[in-house]
Amino acid sequence: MKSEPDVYSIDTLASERIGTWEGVRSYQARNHMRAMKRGDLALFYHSSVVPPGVLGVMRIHREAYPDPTQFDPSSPYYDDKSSPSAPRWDRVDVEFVEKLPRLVTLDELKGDPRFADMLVIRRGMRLSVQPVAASDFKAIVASAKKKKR
DNA sequence: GCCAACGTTGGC
DNA sequence: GCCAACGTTGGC
Repeated sequence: MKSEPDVYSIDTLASERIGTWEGVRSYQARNHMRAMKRGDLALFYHSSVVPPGVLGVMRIHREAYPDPTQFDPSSPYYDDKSSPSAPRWDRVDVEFVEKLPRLVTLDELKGDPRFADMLVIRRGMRLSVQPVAASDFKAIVASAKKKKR
């Protein structure tokens, strides 16, 4: 799950402990959120920074429910085609698990053949919420916990 | 700031 | 329903 740290960062989530993942306005990303179950783990990816990459782990705390920002005309995430009777967009709540000891950069993922099939490599982080194979998830976290290569 | 990828929109 | 035009996004 990607976020621009200027908007919402792993440190903010660490201080809140429970955060909410709102503002997703892509059907594919929304559908991935709807597939999440409480207790599922997720990687926190920082985008639009140099370098981009993964630097945290969180757990789904509350499964998808309507994102209230879609009904708020003063919100940047307002959607005038949505309504409370027919909500279009969802959010999930997430619980902080850990900040990784170092950033695992996008470059590093691109350079490791084990990750060649990851969506983030194949399609980029344009898809802001995307599924990650358990084996990739574990390998990324393990890599962060080893000393820098 | 630029560009490529790609999702969305609207005219037909 | 098709598809060209357009807008948005993320990486560089």
